[in-house]
Formats: sequence, structure tokens, C-alpha cells
Amino acid sequence: MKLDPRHLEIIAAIVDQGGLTEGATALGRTQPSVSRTVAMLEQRIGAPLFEKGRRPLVPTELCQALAVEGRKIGGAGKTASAIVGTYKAGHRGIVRIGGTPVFMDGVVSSIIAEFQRASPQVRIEQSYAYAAELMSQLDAGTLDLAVCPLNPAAIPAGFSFQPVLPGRNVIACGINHPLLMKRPLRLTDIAPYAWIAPPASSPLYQDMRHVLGEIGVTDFKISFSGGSLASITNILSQSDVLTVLPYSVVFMARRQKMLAALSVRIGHPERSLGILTKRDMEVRPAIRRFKRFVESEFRNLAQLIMQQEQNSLWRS
Amino acid sequence: MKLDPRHLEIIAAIVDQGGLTEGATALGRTQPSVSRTVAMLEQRIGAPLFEKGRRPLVPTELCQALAVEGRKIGGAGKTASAIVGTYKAGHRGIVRIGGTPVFMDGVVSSIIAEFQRASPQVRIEQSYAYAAELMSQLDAGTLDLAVCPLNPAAIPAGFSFQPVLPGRNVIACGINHPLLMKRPLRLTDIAPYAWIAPPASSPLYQDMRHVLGEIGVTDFKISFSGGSLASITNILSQSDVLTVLPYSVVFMARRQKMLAALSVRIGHPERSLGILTKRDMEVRPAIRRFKRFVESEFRNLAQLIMQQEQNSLWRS
DNA sequence: AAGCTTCATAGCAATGAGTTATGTTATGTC
DNA sequence: GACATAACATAACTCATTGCTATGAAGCTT
Repeated sequence: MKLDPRHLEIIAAIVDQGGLTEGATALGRTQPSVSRTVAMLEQRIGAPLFEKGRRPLVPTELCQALAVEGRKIGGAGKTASAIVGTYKAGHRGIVRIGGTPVFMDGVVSSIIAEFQRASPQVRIEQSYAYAAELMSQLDAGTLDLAVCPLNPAAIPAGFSFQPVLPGRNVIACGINHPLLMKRPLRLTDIAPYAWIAPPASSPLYQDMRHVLGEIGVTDFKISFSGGSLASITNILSQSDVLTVLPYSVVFMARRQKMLAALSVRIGHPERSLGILTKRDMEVRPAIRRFKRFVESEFRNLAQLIMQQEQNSLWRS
Repeated sequence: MKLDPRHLEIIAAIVDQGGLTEGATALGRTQPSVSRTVAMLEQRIGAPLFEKGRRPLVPTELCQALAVEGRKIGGAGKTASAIVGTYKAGHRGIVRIGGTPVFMDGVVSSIIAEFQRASPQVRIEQSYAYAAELMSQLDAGTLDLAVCPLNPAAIPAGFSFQPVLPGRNVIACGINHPLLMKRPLRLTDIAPYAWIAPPASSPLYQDMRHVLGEIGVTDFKISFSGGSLASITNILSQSDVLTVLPYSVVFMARRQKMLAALSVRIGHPERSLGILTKRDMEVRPAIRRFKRFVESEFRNLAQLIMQQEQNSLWRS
């Protein structure tokens, strides 16, 4: 004897509400509908579910037992609806985000932590890659969004790029670096110090070479390379080496008194940090929500940076 | 967003079976049916449930979450089916049985106990009444079956009466009663002893008067009346009074060495103990099962009584 | 690259669930 | 005891959904 779960749900509603009419309204149906359903059920299972000829409708033992199951079904249905609701509101799902390593570690991971505080049901799958690889992964559909520096004027067709921060770099050092005391700081003061080199495939590497050329440092010493941000930060803190990092990364680290930046104005590349997405990809609610959150956080960050700039850092 | 519980069940089946086809067969449906259902669901909730273009069908996170609810629904449905199954097999339900007090207490209650050992899910609602009241309750539908002594030749129309034991009475006494030692036992020996009288409305009361007349006891002393079988048994055990009881009741009590019967052959009324039911009443499975069980137990009892009779009791 | 398995789609019939309108039946009140 | 009322039952009809078979399309396997 196979029973339609909807019927069990109806039974439960009738028993709980104490009447056909109330049960029907509780289910959003009309009274005749549930009445007929009950009649059909009774005929089908060959047993009465409610005592006949009793006006405060009194359920049979069998009916009570079935109502217990019906309640379970009703509960499961409600939580299923809630699940779909939270999914559609973007509070549940998966977001696969990729980005350049230093930027992801230095800025985006904090934003992710903040996001997950509000939406713990959203799973974030993070991966590291540079622009070309990010694009191919977006194209293959194995990534939902990417955060990386790109030239806004040269975005390939089919992609959408939303700049969030200027792609400005700074020369980073530990917070006790001797050069921080030097006023004024001359470029020749910088020359003696060794450098940390970002990975050769990283855009930062190119940036560093460019910066060093720009400030006239021709023969520089590389004392470390190949580490991720955590290693770089440690080494910067505990020695007097220098490196080139995105300003936003140093800005975030400055808050925890882990890194500092030299007051040297260096040219910035023709790139902006931004969010790269595939244009015709279906945007799942969690992705949309996450993207908006990231954008909002970046706006805040940009604001903070601008205030800070006006106050202290770049006064010449 | 309201979801059809059957759809959730389908999702669960697909996820658990690892494929559309297997899920479909597990549900007893065809593959195109569930395929279309899934497509409709995906469109309705606006989210994919399975990754597109993957042949070992891989469910979405959302789908997994919904499948959990679907499993609950499936489980509830299965137990509901089982409930109906046990109901239809007569292993669940209510049986309302009524009968004459002494007979219910002395014989039927033991049978009920035995029945409930095998079918604990069947609730027995027992009540006490005499024939006329039993009939009216059967007629009103507040009783499912009655056990009482009746004349099988005079059953009102609309009722069905199935005799299960001859309506034989005996003179009952405690197991240490002096008369049990007397061989041969003469009727004049009985005269001095006092009697317990059944309720005046009871058929046993008439029987007792009849029996006493029959054996020539004209002026007898009533020492107790109005008690139920438990009281009667106690008083019989602890004093030398006598009473008239159905043979089957004394037979059952004899097993526990609580009562005995005098070896006096007395006439028996034109009544049989039997099961009285209303003819056109719908017979619920549990009632049918219980009735058959009672009949079978009574057959066994009749057999036992017959054997016992041939051996010892009524040898003259 | 071919073959096999599995999923998707189409067209059609039938069941079932929804609706409104209306009848029936308990229950409470005078 | 008759009437009013509220709740349940029934009727007639519409429409969404599911069932089926047949067939196309797409991955995975060898």
C-alpha cells in the first residue's frame, strides 16, 4: 500500500488543526479539496480515518499514527522550502573564487572571513592563479569569479571586469626598518638593501623590476624568492630586506603592525585590481551576494585608504 | 517556494541510487518521467540540481541538502505504509469487547492477555454488561463484539451469534471445601452451607435459583452478593460458602488451584456461551483477527474441558 | 572512432487535484 | 422540539502533472 506523502501531510494538518476547514486553510487549500482527499484515502486504505457522524472531528487511532508521519513530511517540506529560500537569497551555496596569491592572502581572505561570519552556509572554494589561468578557468566554468590586477582597457571579449582598487604598488618593509626613520628619504639610501622577489610568473615581479629601474637601482640583490605572503611578511619583519607589494596589502598589514611602506612615490602600472567574471555565465545567488559583498568591502577599503593618504602617508 | 514532497522523494532516490535510471526504477517509475520532473523542478526553483554535462550524475550542494529532506519524506512514507499494513493485517487498531462480568473476568481476560502478547499494538477496550445492554451497545456501534450466554435459537434479527462453549454451570467452592471430600456426595449434604448470590440482574442469579430448586434446597442463606469474580473467588477460598458459576470459569480457576467444583450434576440452561456481533457492521481487521483468535482459544478450551471431563470430574 | 549507456525530449492519454456551487448533517439555542 | 448555524460531503468541471512509448542527443569506454 503506497501512500502519497501529500495525503499524509493533509491528514496531519487536519488532526493538528482540529477540523477539515482549518486544516485546509492551513495548507492553503479549500475545504472540499481536502474532504475529497480524505474520502479517497479512506476508501483506498479501506479504513475510516475519522469517526463518522461526529462533529468535532475525532481521528481514528490509525489516523493518529499516520498523522505522526504526516507531521514529519510536513516538517521536511518546510525545511526544504527554507533551504531553497536561503539558497535563492544567496545564503547557501558554493562560491569558487580565484586570484593572485599575494592579493588573495593579503586582502581578500579577510573579506571572505567577514562574509562567512554572516553567511556560514556559503562554502568558499579559493584557489590561486594569475590572470591567464584565471580566465581559462572562468571559461571552463570551474571558477565563479576571479580577483586580479588587469588593465581595464584590455579585457578580452566575453569577460567582465569591475575595477575595485587602483593597482598601486609600494615598497614594503618591516615596521622597524631603518629607512622609515630617514627624513627626507633619498633614493640612494635604498640602494644597499636586499630584496625579496615575487615569483617570476607574478605580475608583481615585473612591477618590481620596473620600480627598481625607475628609481635607478640597477644592480640589486635578491635575498629571497618563491614564498607566499606569510613568508614574505615574516622575513620583512625580521630583517631589513625590501620588496614591492600592492599598497592595499601593505595597508591591511599595517593595521596589525606587521608591515610598513617607504614614503617613496613610485609609478604604478596600467592595471587596476578588480573582479573578473565570465559574462554569459549563470550567476548563482550566493555568487551574486558574495560579489556584491566584496565590492562593498572594497569600496570601504578604498575610502579608508584615501583618508589615510590625505592624512599622513603621501604628504611630501 | 512550495515544494511537492514527492519531488523531494524523487531527488533523494536519484542521489542515493546514483543515477536517473536507477532512481526511477527504485521508485517504480520510468526514466523519462523522473527526468522531466527534475527538469521542471530545476526550472521552478531556478537552480540546477545536477551538474550539466557530467555522466556519472553529480548532484549540486542544494540538491544534496534537499535530498536529506527527501530521505526523511521517503522514510515517513515507508513507515506510514507499514502502519497501514499492520492495520490491515489486524495487528493494530482498537477492539471494543463487552461481556458478562464473571465470564469476562474468569475466562476472556486470559484470552485477551494471550492475544496482546502477540499483538501489543491492538488496544482492547473491555466493558461489562448483560445481554440486553450488550445488544443495544452493538446496535449503537459503541461495541465491536460481545461475549455472553444466549439461547442460540432466539437471536434477534440483525445479530450474529457464534456459540463457543455449552452454557453449563457448576456449584463452585474453595479448594479445601469439606464437601469435596464427601464420597458419595448427597444433596442433603449441601443444604447447610451458605451461598454467594450473583447480581440480581445477572443470568447467573436466575441459574442459581433454578439449580437450588432443582436439587431441592428451598431455604438457603445468602451470605454475600454484589461482588465481582475476584471477590467471589477470595470469599470462596477463605470460607465454606458455595455459589453457582459457569463451568469454564471454574475450570480456569482450577488450574491456579483457586476454585473447585462439587461433583454434582445440575441441569444446564438453554444457553450457550458465544460471541455476539452485529451482522451488518463493518469488521475492522483487528476485530476480525481478535474474533478468530478468541474462537480458536475457545475451541482449545472446549477440547481441554472435554478431556478433563472424561478423565475425572463427571465420573459418577 | 565506434559502440554503448544514460539522459533529454516529444506527443498523447489518463489520473488526480484544484476550483465553485450546492446539498447534508450535527450541534447549540430558544 | 424546531430552527439557525457551522462544518462536512458531493457534484461538475478545468487543468496541471504523470504515465507511457518512441526517439534523439550526449558522455564514457574500448
